[in-house]
Amino acid sequence: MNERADKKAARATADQVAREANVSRVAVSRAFNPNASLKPEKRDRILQVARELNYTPDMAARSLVTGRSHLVGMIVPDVCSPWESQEIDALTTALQAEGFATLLFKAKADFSMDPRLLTYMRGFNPDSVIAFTENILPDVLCGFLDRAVPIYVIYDDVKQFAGAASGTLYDRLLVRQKNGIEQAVALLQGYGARRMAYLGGKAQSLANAERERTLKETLAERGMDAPIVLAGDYTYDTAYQATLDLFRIGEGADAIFAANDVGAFGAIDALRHELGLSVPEDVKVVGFDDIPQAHWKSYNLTTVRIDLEERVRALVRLILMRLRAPDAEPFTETLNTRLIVRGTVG
Amino acid sequence: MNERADKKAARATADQVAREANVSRVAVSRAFNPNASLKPEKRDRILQVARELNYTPDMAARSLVTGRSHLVGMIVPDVCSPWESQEIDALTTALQAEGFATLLFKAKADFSMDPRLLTYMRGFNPDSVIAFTENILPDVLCGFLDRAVPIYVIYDDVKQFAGAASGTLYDRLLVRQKNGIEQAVALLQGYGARRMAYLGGKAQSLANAERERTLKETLAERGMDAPIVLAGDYTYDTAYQATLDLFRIGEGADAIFAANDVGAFGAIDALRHELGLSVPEDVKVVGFDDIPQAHWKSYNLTTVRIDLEERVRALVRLILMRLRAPDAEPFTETLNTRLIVRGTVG
DNA sequence: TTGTACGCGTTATCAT
DNA sequence: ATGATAACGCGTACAA
Repeated sequence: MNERADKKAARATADQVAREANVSRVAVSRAFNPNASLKPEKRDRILQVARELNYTPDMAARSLVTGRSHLVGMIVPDVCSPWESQEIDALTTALQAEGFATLLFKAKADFSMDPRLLTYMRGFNPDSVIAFTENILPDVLCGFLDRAVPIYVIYDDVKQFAGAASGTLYDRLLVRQKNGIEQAVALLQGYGARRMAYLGGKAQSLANAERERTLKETLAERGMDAPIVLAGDYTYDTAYQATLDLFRIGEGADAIFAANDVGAFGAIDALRHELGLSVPEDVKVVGFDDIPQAHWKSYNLTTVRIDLEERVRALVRLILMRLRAPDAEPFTETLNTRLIVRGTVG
Repeated sequence: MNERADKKAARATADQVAREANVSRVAVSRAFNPNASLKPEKRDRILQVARELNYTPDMAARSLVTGRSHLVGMIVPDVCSPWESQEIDALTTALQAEGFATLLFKAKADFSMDPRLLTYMRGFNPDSVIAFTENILPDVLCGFLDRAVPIYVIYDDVKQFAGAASGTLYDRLLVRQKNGIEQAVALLQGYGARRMAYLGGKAQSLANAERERTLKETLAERGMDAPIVLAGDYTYDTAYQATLDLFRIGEGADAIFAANDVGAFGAIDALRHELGLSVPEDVKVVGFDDIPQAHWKSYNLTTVRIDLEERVRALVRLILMRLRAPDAEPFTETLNTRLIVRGTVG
């Protein structure tokens, strides 16, 4: 047991490094802080000794005195969803490169979050928080934040969170869904679609509400009938069943616009494998997100793309800008969408 | 600006709560520590004041003195993979319930990890670390850990990491892949498969190596020919191409055993949509993992299941046991696999 | 460029 | 059950 304890690298403190290198403890601190002034040769010696002693500055102690945790909180309702897992992946990679670690919290399935959990998160003092969960309003979230300014994704109609107290500070990623939706509708119209169904996402989801609203608006502008709206929740199974119901109980449709790609997959499978209909000949299908699975041959989905790389860059920019200017007015980054044409419309 | 600053909930310290509640700072600390002794009435008053002042104990300060960060590090090569995102999701949920937050780190695609990143992680002083990345050996990882004892997933042949210094302490989750693989082979054999191909995962992956080894062993035991081995990397696209090559350049096969479900999807799509072959009539396909997509109608995949819930429970058990007994001998939890029969063999 | 002294917010120790 | 005091490991103002 002792044998193992010996082998285990003991944590060295700055004091030990200082003693070993014959310098003051402050010098050690400076050696690890690039902008501090220190004779280069001395710094090198210190870093050398630090390596030998297996020393790493303690983030907790550092955080205590600097007020910066180097932690970015992410509140996620469902890590498994392909879109979110992609985003978490890319964001974590990007933040890692900037010296931040990702602190992951899971919200409940209905997009709400236990106040106890928020309180808990607060204790970690994250430098920034990204809420993938859309029904914790900024005011509420800010009540659980100290220095962190949260980032919210908003959509074409900028008035979202209008109910929020005006004094609440949060930064915004504006996603212009209109572009992509308009292109999709034009394509569907061009291929003769007349009776369209909208296969919704989670009712509480703002993204979903805005997609539905924008779709209706676009159809109206182009002189088309309002869509049949099917309740959904972004899952394959619900989409599958809703599609069956649409054709068995309802009057069917000649095009389905799904709130997300996974829902579109459910619709396609229901059409092809249970209703005996062809896609795109009998029914055209469009998705939203352009997740990697969208190009899989079984689906080959025509879909509205949100550019992930661009999105992540924008989020990282927001975080860095805010940390540099904690009291600045709200920042906004904008993101476009566009249609990716594959094989489910035509 | 001041207006906003006022609205922003200022962080209260234990001292402020103590003053407001007319108690000592120590009492406040005790009020938040359930096993500390404190007159209930007094505790209630303190908690009440704390709520009014929006006070939350600072984890960094707490961690500094207790030596426990309440952070669990997860080193992941690819958050997007359906299996891993599922596992991260479930694990985060379970750990949250136990009072731990998830600290996510992304390893490189080749399953290796930058020493700088490991050093960085070390600074956060995680209470435990789960390495989904299989080619950082325990010795190496432990060199970057202080109190945390890492958890490794090992497979049927327990001799893995034999090269690791024997003194290194790490806990093990033993996954018995043999059961599921044996059932799959029996089913394939029963349906007349004779020439089998193994569609591999990442070459560096231990899970993959062991799946291949166990498959070969099982085929030999049952008097069947050794499988044709196709190089893969767990992705759809590579699996798709490898399957095309197998039938166009190679001699084909009457059954494909894929190292993971996503690879099986790629194989199925190549067979059906490009080679004009039927699954399961012409070629039978088996996957591994049983991710949610496996039951989608387009695939309806017969696959070897690893029970996620059970797996997560085992991991959480390992973490808690180790924290309770930091110096105990290595712990091992065991997990079985079993075949889920759907429509791609028959 | 370097070192001294202090403080960050909390819990552990040891009194009472 | 409660309170005073000393840590925990680090960064930073200030003086040299």
